[in-house]
Amino acid sequence: MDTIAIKYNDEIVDLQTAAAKGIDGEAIVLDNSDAALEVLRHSTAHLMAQAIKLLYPDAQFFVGPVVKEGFYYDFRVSEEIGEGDLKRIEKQMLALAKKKYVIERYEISKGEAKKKFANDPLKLAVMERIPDERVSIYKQGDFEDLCRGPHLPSVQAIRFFKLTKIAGAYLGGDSSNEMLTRIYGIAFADKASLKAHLEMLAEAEKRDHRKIGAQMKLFAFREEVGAGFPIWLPAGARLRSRLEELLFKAHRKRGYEPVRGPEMLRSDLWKTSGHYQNYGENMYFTHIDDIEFGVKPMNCVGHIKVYEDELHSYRDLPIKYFEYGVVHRHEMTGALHGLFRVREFTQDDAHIFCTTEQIEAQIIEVVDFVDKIMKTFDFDYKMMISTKPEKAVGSDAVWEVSTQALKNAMDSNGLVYAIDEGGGAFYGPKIDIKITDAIGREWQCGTIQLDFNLPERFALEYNGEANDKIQPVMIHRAILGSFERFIGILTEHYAGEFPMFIAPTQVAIVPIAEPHNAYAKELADKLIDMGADSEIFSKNESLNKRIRTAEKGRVPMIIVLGDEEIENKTIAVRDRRNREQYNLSEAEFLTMIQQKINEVNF
RNA sequence: GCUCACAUGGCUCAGAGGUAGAGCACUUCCUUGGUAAGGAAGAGGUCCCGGGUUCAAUUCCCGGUGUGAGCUCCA
Repeated sequence: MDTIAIKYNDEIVDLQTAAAKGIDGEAIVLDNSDAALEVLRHSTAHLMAQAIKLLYPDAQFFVGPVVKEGFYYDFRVSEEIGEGDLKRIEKQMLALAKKKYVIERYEISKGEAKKKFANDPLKLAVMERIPDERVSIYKQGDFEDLCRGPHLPSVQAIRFFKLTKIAGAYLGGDSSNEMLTRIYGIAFADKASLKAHLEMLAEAEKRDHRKIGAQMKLFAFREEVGAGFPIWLPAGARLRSRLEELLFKAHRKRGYEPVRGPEMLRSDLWKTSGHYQNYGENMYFTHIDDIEFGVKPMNCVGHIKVYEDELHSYRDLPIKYFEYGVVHRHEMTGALHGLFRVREFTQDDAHIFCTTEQIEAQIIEVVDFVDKIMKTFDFDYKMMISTKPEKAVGSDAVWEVSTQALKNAMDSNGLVYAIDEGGGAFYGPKIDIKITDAIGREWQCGTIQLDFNLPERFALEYNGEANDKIQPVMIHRAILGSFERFIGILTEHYAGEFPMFIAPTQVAIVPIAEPHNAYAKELADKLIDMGADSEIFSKNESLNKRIRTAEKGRVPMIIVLGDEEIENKTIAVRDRRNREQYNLSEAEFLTMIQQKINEVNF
């Protein structure tokens, strides 16, 4: 395989630059490694720009970076470009690639560059952001672009790409600026990888929880209800309460106490907590008589009030309160998206009040809790520590101490994590849990946040050994994040094929004819007694039709009951996953269901 | 919040400046069927809301609401 760039001091340097500067390093060949793809995709973005320039001569280009999902280029054109034009641009790109243009690089001073691009305001805008005195220009054929690189040696290697999306994007991501046209694309080193990626995108579309949610009647949104307010349909509510029950037990086992705070609290409390000042724009307020109330966007304040209800001794710590806390947040309309982003949602929220010495053990315990749950659902996950954001309460010193405490807990237990600078919540640093679903997408769910600020603001305390007043540390944590979002993710993860322990309906019972209905009902009752939901398909429809309906409803197990079964007290089981059929005695069947339901506990 | 697009029975969608259709679902009847769609009949829509243009608007225009894609934001 040909070398396309080198690695020098951990940086990717293209061959053009390496030759100009006379440096050498480890070879990067054209494969699907991160480094190779970065170069390839960057050059593909340029090739796209070259093609666009040919097709739309008045196009002016802004920036065309490589991003996680491929690359894009922002540009300005007078003509309307639509989804249908992407094919045309792709064709032009392939034609250009066939010409095997060598990609040349040269440097000029910024002054010269400004002259060169004098009638290209977008390029001038790009230069405004570059601090360097000298800038590099890349040239392929008669197309030139201001660019930092790195690039391929030639456009020839660009073959397996696809333009995926066209959209508007604000210049510089600032909505007060003009909107440019943005085309997204993806490129790979070989055909199979491109194909696999495109199949993944198609699969993701098929798994869209909004679609499956409607098919399986899990939840719905209605215009008259309002944007961002989901309504839970019976099947969805069953699934959700299964999750809630499992999680309830898991919390109790770990020493958490269920508590409940009010939906809205007086604004004074939100001023004390800092939410009023830092989060107020996302909160809903109302008045009762003359007093202003804020609908809770988080559950911490309620839990703090529970904590304050009695005096605490160091002997009581850690104290762990949990609540399926319903919160309301004013999200921007454009951000709303199925169950993933709503305005009312329920967090599996908990707050741990502990001593400084207990922090590490508590963090580890929570991380272990997360591990257990995510493994149960077959999610891989990564952890990330987020540090102080721009808008924050509390002194730098406190932030430093608490951030360090998180790192220590992770380090001393050999846990791997990444750092997200400035990504913390306004009241403390956090560990985010990012899970990877069945088709490789990452989602942010759980979060563990360390908080020295709220205990300070509310002057929380406990009695120490010497009968002195000590301020506890507060750990906020959610594992699923929110039921809404998590169920949305689960739906896409399983493509609606929920495992038995979480499925809205565990068993579909199909009696062959009228006389078999009584046995069906008898079985359904036995199932309920052991905590399994079933649905009897006894409508006046053909047997085939009812089996088909059950299948389409994604019920994990279908049983058919007729004369034979009643006579022998057996069950004809049809496993939806592999469409296999087999017979069991009633006792065997019930034991099997019992096992499948009980095999999970966090 | 911004840009663009879309909005027709419960669902998926056709359709035209002269007040509407299909399939699925639903109801009733026939059929009592052994593992992915049996048959017949029927009911159901202020064509998202408000304003404007027009003799006439669900259809064209404006505003709102909702949905989608993207920016931004995030559980």
